[in-house]
Amino acid sequence: MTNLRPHSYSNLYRLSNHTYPILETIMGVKKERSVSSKRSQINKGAWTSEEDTKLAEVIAVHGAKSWNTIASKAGLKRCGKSCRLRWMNYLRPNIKRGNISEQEEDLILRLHKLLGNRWSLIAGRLPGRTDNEIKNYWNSHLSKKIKQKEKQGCIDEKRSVENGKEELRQENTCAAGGEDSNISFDVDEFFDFSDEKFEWMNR
DNA sequence: AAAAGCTGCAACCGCGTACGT
DNA sequence: TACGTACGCGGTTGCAGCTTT
Repeated sequence: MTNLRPHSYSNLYRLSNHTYPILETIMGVKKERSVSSKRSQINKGAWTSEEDTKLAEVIAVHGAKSWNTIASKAGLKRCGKSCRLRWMNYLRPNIKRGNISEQEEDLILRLHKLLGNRWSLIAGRLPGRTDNEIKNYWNSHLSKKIKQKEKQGCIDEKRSVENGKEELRQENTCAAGGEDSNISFDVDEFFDFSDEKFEWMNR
């Protein structure tokens, strides 16, 4: 991806995994988009660097729990839910930023095959990655890849089928959404990380 | 040059569950 | 046990920037 979007800082993350909050402050690229709700006086939209700082400070003192308390202690016009999300997906230490590696992608595919859309569980197996990040990555990259593969797979299978009945059966399988409702799955194969490409997992 | 469409990501929303009273 | 509140999760939306027409 070559986008350079100030509001998401994806490219800043790629410059450094650890310095993005500092960078955005120094560079002043963060766009202040939070809008104050007329009804509830609760801020919505993008977080400002000031809000991030306040939230991080309060969590450093009180810990990452009782989110409504944290929100009020930080003096943020945010709900606890929003604070939690911000912390979990952005401010939390040890968050790995940048591109998903091939190994990670492969692991996501395997885990998704096993667990389905259980993003938090999948994220739990990928140190430093958040469920939101994986979900987004799946929706924007992997789901398309899989659809393409399935499409290709259906075409290939069709070609190989001689019997008309069998052909019809195959079409029905593809037409049923293609999602893994009837996929046979070998758990042993899934957890077999002996392959050299998973050496990093064993480490 | 500009309008329309597309993409990727952060954030919001609604629901189910856990927990405390 | 019943109820209220907080939390966590997955689906969805909104928006900035890019690409295409």
